[in-house]
Amino acid sequence: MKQQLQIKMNENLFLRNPAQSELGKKIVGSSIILIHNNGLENFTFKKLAEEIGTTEAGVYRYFENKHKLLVYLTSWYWGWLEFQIVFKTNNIKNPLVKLKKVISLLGSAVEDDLQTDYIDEGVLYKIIITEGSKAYLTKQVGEDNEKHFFKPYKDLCSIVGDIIIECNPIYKYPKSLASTLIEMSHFQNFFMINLPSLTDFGNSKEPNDIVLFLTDLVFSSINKK
Amino acid sequence: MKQQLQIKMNENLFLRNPAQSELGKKIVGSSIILIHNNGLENFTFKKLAEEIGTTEAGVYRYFENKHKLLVYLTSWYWGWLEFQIVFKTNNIKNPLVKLKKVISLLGSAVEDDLQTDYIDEGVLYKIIITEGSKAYLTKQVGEDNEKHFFKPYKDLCSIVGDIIIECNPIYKYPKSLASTLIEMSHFQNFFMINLPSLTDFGNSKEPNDIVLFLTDLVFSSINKK
DNA sequence: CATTAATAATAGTAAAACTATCAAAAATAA
DNA sequence: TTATTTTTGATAGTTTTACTATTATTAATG
Repeated sequence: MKQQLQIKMNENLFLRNPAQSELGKKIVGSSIILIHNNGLENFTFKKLAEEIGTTEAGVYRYFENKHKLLVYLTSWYWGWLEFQIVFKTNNIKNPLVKLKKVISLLGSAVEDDLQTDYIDEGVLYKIIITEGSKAYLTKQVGEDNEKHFFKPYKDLCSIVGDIIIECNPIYKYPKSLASTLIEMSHFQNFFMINLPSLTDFGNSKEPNDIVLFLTDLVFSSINKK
Repeated sequence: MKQQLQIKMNENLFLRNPAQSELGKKIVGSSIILIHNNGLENFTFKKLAEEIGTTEAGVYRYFENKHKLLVYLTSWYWGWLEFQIVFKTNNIKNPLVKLKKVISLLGSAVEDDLQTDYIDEGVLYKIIITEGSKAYLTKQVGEDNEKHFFKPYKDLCSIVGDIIIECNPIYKYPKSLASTLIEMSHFQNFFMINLPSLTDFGNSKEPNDIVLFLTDLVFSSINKK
C-alpha cells in the first residue's frame, strides 16, 4: 500500500476540501500549472474550469476566490517544505551543519516529489518564487493572519529561527534573519533569472551560487565575535 | 523662485506626462492615497476618477493601465530615493560611514518632502512597502525590463553595491547584498507591522531596530576576515 | 483670433468575478 | 438493494472591472 503525504490545511481556506475529491485535486494541480503559464494576474477561474473540463461554478464550490486559492497553494508549499526540512535534517546533531542543510534545501530547485501525486512541486516552487509574497502583501493581511492563514509560513520561519539560536544563543535577530533567509532564497532566484543585474549570479544563473551567498550571509551574522 | 524637484521618468510609462498638467499631478497624487487606502487590488481607475472629479477616460489618457501606473509610482520613488541618498551622503568620504547612512535612510520612515508638492512621500513609502514588489513580480517582467522600466531600481542597487565594494573590495556578493538590503528594509517593516512574529521587532515596532538589524547584517558580511 | 490640444460627458463592449437554480450522476448509509 | 445525501454538470444571470470610441467644450498657444 503506497503512502501518500497529506499536508493538513486550514479549513477556512476552502469551501470544500480539494484534497478529498478528484475534481478538487484537479483544481489544485491544474491551477499550479495555469498560474505558472499565465501569471497570477491573468489566471482566471474560467480558464481553470475550461482546462479541467468543469465550469466556473465548479471551481467556486471549492475556493471562494483567487486569493484564497493562492493562500492555499502557498500554505501547502510551506507545509510541504517544513516536512522536507524536518525530515532531511532529522538525524543531524550539529546545528551549524543543520543550518547549512536548511539553506541548501531552501535554495536548490525542487524536483517533483512523488509522494504527492497531483501536485508538481517543481512548478509550485516556481510560482511561489514569483507569486508567493502576494499571498500576504495585501490590505487584508491582518484579517487573514487572524484566521491563521500564514501559520505554515510562520512555523517554518520559527523552525529556522530556532536553529539559528542553537548555533548562536546570543545572536540578537534570529527571527528576522530567518525571514530574510527564506525571502531571499526566492528573491535572489527571481532576480537572477529576470533582473540579473540585481545579483552576482547573472552570468552563471546557478542556483547553488545563491546558496553560497546565503550561507555566507547567515554565517557571517551568527559567527561574529 | 522656489525650486521644484523633478524626477525624470521613462516616457514609455505614460501616454501623457502627468507631471506636466494639473490633472496629471492629481492623478499621481491621489492614486498614492487611494492605493494606500484600498490596496492595489481594490484600487480602480474609476474610484480614482471619482476622487479627483474626472472620468475613467480621463485617467486612461495618462496611464494605459494600473500596472503602468504602479511602475510609474515605484520608479518615481526609487528615483527620488536615489536623489536623497546621493544628496545626503555627498560629503561623506569614509565608505563605512556612507553605508551606515544609506541603511538608515532606507530604514527610517520617510517624512513628506516639501520639494515635491503633489506627492506625499510618506504615504508613497508605505505603498512601496506593500505594493512595490508587485511592479516586477509579474509575467511580463522581461518585457518591462527591456523597456528599462526598472532602471531607477537597478541604479539604486548599483549605487549601494558600489559603496559596499568601496568598503570591502574583495567581498564577493555586493549586488546581491545590496538588493537584499533594499528589499529587507521594506519586508522587515511590513512584517514588523503585519506579521510581527517573523521579526525580532514585534514588541518595539520601532523602525530603527530594523536599521540596527540591517546594519549588523551588512557589516558582518563585509567585515568577515 | 485662429488653431491645436486637453478635458468632460456620455456611451458602449468584453471579460472577470461572482451567485443561483436545477437536473443528473455518484457516493454512502440503511 | 434501495433510499438518501452529496457532488457535479449545465445553464443562466448580475455586477464590476478594464477598457475604447465619439463628440462637444474648454483651455492653451502661435
